[in-house]
Amino acid sequence: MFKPVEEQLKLLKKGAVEIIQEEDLVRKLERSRKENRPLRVKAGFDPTAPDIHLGHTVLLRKMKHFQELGHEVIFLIGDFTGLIGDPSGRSATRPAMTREEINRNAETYKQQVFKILDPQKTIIDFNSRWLGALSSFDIIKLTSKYTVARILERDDFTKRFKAGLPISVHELLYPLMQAYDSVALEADVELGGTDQKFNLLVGREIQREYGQEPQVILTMPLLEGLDGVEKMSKSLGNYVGINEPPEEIFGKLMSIPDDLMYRYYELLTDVPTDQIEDWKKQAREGQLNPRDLKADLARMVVADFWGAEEGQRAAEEFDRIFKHRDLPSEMEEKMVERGEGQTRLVLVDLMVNLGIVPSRGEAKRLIRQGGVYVDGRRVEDLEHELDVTRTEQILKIGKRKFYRLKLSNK
RNA sequence: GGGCAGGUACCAAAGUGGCCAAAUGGGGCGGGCUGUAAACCCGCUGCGGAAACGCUUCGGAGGUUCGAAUCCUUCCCUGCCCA
Repeated sequence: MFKPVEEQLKLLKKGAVEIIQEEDLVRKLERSRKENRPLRVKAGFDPTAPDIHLGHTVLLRKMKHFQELGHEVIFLIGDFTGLIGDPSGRSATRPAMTREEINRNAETYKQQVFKILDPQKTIIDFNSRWLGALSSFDIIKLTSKYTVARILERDDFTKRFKAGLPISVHELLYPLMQAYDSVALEADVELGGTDQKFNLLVGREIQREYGQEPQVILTMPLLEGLDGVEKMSKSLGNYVGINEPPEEIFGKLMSIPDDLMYRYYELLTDVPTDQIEDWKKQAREGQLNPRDLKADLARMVVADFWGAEEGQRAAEEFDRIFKHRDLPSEMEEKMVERGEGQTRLVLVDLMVNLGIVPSRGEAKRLIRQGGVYVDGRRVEDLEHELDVTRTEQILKIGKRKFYRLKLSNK
């Protein structure tokens, strides 16, 4: 029923930064196979980010790997811990969330993660289920299992402590709470980003304290954003949201630096590492065109969220617009109503009125720079007027923005 | 509670009476090139104006001055140090 351990391990290790301890994982896998019992794999999510982007999918994909191998994957929503606010990677105390916010976010989460995970095989749980049920006594018992000095070892706590910044007592409890999740779930494996390493390790210790076999921890890298430098995050604007339309996802991926695509291949697709290395080599030697490699990547990613057909369509659309400089198959339509007796339609005014540009200055700037086209012809004149006898004209701004202008008389 | 340092355009950051619509970098946008919304090169990046120029902007509100991002008063906010 379960695949050979070797084979499982290969898939599980793909893209992973660290496995602590790999021997433990091997042992657990062997036992699971012998007893025909799936491993319980846990990954926790903060209910703060209602919008999932490709960065999150690195972890989700790893969860999927476990699912594909027949293991039991628990998608744990940290609703209780969300009330505390995880200080990981933060230099300041994070504001706690309200119950309603958390519930709303949890719902959004569910809708999105099933684009990757198998809904039939995924167990969704909320840690308020057990954390909310702990008595003060239970909490004291839990906190007695770990020392202040050890908690303070955590990098961000250390920094804040040294800098004299405030650390609230409840923040110190966060790693313990998360660790207790593993106890409650009897997790065999816990997945997380590299920034979660400390919390995951505490899980091992606490499980031991509660007489359980410690979980194996597997950390995944934090995906670089489109700029290839900062980690992908919504606030930095260098992200690709999984709910974005196919063409948008495709285009954004085509805009990543060529070097970054191999990393994306590694973390966002199931292409085997050897294959990726091979392509990389071929591209370097000029046998493969990096552009095509990148387009394949983009198509695969779109296919993950929208299906293979959409992936193909997005690719063709991209070629149409940027390779062949053709019009996209679909364009945003803008209705232009000509008032009674109005004989002139000045383009600059029109662009502002339609909300295409924020100001006349911007519109003129675009024209001056040669970035405005009407029906494929570059507009040279700042006072350019639309031909009022034609009911439909195509307005192109820059390389990417197209509008179908529908003229009508009032 | 006391002391100190700050708050400038999307972000970072210079500017400390006129030469400031405000250097520089990043970001964004446009063009060129290209197999790419890669890389690279050039340009633009408050509003109005064809332009000359005018108007609004440097935490808020007042004031001094012919003239204020720059000086004064006051208020708000942020950070650090001491208690």
